[in-house]
Amino acid sequence: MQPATAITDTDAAIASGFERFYETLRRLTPRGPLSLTAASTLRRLERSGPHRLSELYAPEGISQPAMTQLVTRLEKEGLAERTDDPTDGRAVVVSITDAGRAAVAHRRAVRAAALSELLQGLTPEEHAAVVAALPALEKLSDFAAERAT
Amino acid sequence: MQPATAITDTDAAIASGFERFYETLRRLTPRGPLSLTAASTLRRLERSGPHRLSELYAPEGISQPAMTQLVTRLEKEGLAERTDDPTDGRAVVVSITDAGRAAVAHRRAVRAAALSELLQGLTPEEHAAVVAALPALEKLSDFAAERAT
DNA sequence: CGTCATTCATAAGCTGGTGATATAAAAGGG
DNA sequence: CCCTTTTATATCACCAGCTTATGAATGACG
Repeated sequence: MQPATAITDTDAAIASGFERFYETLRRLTPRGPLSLTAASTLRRLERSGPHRLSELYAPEGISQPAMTQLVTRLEKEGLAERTDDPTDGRAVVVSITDAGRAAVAHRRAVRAAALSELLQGLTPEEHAAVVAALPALEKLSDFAAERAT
Repeated sequence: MQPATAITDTDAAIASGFERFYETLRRLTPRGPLSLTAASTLRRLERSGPHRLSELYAPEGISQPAMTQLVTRLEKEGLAERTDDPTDGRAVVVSITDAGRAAVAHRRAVRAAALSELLQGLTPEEHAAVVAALPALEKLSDFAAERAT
């Protein structure tokens, strides 16, 4: 009996390639003051505005106490801030600060520079192939984000 | 004054796309018994055979004591094993066990299944674009690996 | 062989996560 | 209107996996 979703050889090759590429990306921004989750959360706040704490922890894949602590840390470093929700006394609204935006931008620039260096080793054809695949990769990210809802 | 490596708009777009896609991949294999580094190390042992401990920690981006501890954990779980190097009494040779190979295979299968599901949402053209970009991604990984030497 | 280098292990401490539980506000039924 | 239940966040105790500093054992070599 086949599993519900049979995996083709092509898809297996994609998975294998992505597996290695993931490790490459992981090491491309070696060590900063921000954890992976911290950076990801800041990017989310930058990208889609303030959120309640309860809307943050699930999509980031961590528990609610972990997000409470993360926000506390970010607040202590001046990268994010807590605000009371006037319509709900229990809730807390988290938003990114200017310093937070700057931190995200810096991290992004460092990674882009390292990546750019690698990209220079590609032939024009390979470079074009990467560019051509970008919309598909974005679409995959969209799917994954939806599914997490 | 321009930085040594000026970054084109295209490369910035690639970096931006990769940034998001990285997060997608990160959440695609949610929670296993293996840490990211543990899984990566096992894959390395599987892919390129036994290694001395000192050859492992740098490419994995962790300190030597961290690798000692990681190998101890992997050994305790039966996924890897230590052997004495007959030619050097100080050295330790680490190799993957059958159980380790099975763990890697399982993890790979889980990720491949999740990814395959996402891939089904792509049009044939998008799917082909991803496949076409794979060699370039692999080359980027090779570059990054070299640079770490 | 005595000294220095290399290889791995150990120790102590930090960061970022977990589950269980506390606190406080909102919601809702009788 | 209470009283109970649910929801939103915080706190607590604990653990995994990393760090730096250091130790122990073997190898290399003048």
